[in-house]
Amino acid sequence: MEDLKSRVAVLLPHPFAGPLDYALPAGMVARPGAWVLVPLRRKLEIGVVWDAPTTLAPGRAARPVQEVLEAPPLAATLRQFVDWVANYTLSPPGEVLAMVLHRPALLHDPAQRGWMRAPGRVGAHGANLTQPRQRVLRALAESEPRAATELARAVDVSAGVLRGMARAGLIVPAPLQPPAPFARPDTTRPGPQLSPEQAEAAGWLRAQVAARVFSVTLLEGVTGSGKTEVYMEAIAACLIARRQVLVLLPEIALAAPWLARFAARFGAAPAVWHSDLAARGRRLTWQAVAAGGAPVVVGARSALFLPFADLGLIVVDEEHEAAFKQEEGVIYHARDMAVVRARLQAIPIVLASATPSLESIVNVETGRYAHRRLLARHGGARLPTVTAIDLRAQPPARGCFLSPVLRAAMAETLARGEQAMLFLNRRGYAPLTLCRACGHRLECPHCTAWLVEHRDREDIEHRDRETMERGLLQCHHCGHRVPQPPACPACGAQGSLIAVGPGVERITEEAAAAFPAARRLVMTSDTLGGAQDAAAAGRSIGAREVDLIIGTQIVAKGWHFPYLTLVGVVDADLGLGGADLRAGERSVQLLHQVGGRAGRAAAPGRVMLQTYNPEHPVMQALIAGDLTQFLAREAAGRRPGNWPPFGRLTALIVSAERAADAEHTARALARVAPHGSGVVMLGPAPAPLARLRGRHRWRLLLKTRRELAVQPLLRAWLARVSVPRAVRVLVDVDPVSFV
DNA sequence: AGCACGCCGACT
DNA sequence: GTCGGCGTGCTC
Repeated sequence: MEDLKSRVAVLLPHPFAGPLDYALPAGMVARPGAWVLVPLRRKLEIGVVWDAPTTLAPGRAARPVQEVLEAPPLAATLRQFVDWVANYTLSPPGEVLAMVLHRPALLHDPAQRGWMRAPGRVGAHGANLTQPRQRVLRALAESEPRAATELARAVDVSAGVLRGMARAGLIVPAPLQPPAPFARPDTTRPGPQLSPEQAEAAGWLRAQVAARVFSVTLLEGVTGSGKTEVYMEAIAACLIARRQVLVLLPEIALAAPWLARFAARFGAAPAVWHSDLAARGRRLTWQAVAAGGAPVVVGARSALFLPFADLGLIVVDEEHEAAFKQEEGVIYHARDMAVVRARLQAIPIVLASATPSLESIVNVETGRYAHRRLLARHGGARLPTVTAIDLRAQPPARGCFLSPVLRAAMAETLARGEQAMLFLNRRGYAPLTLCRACGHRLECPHCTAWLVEHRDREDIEHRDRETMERGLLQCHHCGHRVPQPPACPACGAQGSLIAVGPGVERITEEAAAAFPAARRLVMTSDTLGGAQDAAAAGRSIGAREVDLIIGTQIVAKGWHFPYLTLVGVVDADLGLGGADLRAGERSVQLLHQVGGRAGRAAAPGRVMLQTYNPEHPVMQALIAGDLTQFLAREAAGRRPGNWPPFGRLTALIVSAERAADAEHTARALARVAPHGSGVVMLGPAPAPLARLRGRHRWRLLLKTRRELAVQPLLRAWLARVSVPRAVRVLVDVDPVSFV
């Protein structure tokens, strides 16, 4: 019988309710945080010894821990963070731990073994060896072992040759040298000349880094004010203190301009982390981060769960961005969780934005966050002038989408040899395809959404010769693709389908017709596959190889285009539809960011907003350049109803393949909803996106007072309803999206 | 999440 | 008579 005192709780990277108990064999030491190999069913799994009481009834035998792994233990602060995130988001802790592990083969690393010459057979090459074998032995003349795939490629032999030589005893396996750590940024390089207000902010941030305590600073600076340069000084201070830095960006497409700036300041590349990093790169980076060998990591939200050996500073750039919200799996807001991690680690965090979220503004007002503002553009550049083009008074020509006013401004700009940009946050050619004969709209068979026509598709394997001339219809929610049919699927009319409304492709077509001599560049997630494409596009714009940029929101952030002086917003009203709580706030932020691309150097910039509603507070705020007042109005509107950020929302999304199943569970939840003072339930109602990937969706919304811990309420609520297997209930605390 | 166990249709 | 569909239930 095992000694019950030597049981440990082990958290496994699976969505179980909690840690499982294992027996510690005599003599084995496994403290909390230790990585262990434990049996689960008929397999061995990697887990982490957790600081939790064992729960298994004493009568039930626990299986023994197989092995304690020789890896740096998971820090107590990171374990607390995992528990905190799991509790806050109502996710199983193991599912959060899986984000820390990120499925790296933590130990058995096949790439870390290579080949070297068999000792004692150094002179054993001769005529009896084939040419390939001789090449391999020559390549292995130095004592350094080499990786199999790399070696085979270098001397042009197949893997089979190496295997054969190993069998013949000519070469033996050998451990490879650990890969070179990430280069240390050069903190001795002089930083840029800072303006007095930049220097003051940088000094404040350096002091936070030196203090080594938790603090949050909202670094607010108008576009082009040099926020990045300011927080780079905080990064430098942290590096000099020999501690690690984490920089979170809302999407990894923004890494290209950021990496260029980092390299310019520190002469080295930081480690880059994002979820579709190749397995080997991920493993190397993960291990370097854990060993303290990666001084700076820049990444998307998943980088927040990396096991830093000694984290000293977190920077969240573009903190207002909705892309920080993870909407699948563990549903969390990376900016908010970054603040939590900073608090648990007792380190400073910087939230940077030109257009801070209302959440952060309110946190400044209540004294929770420090605030540093940069009001002037760097290097004497002025903020662009913003004007609205009233599309009712200045409509585009029939079948076109650019007002004559905007066209004239573009012509002037291009004639001066400056660059112009057209912004439309809509991918593809046209958002709607309609039958002129019967009015039928082409919808996605799996989602409540129109199919978007794409014409500029490179992946033409989806199109046969017959459909080559027509577009590809695509659902932006589920990825469903179908060639545009020759006839209306509803009424059978031939050639009756027409494209309604513009996407960037259609705007590009119009701009090409209007300005045939202008060199165009389209920047969307369709045309810029990866960070390298984005970097190349940025370089080409900087080198003035482009006159006209047409793009979606990918152009809005981070870029510094010195020759860009005109930004035309094709449809400024686009983000204002729908019943989204934050539609106005988000529109202001996005359009202000886009406009901020203009006039960042000496030549003044201008921004033109095409709108049917120039009186709208969003347009007025942009024209006046006064976002502070706009946000104050937003805040005033949200406070009485206790809407965020003054109250807290939690959304329950109930989905099922059968509509009736989803509705039934949604109504059952509504019947037993929590109530009381400071608790309001809204719904249930079919979700605006009533069907997604073939699942019918209902929504409920719980609005609670901020100071109320909502998680116990939610747990009790969910426990009151038995959810059939076919039905999924997603809990989204602090929802960003309301679809 | 996996993965095995379990109860109902078309095949060697 | 089996092979196998994926519904459900557990993992220390």
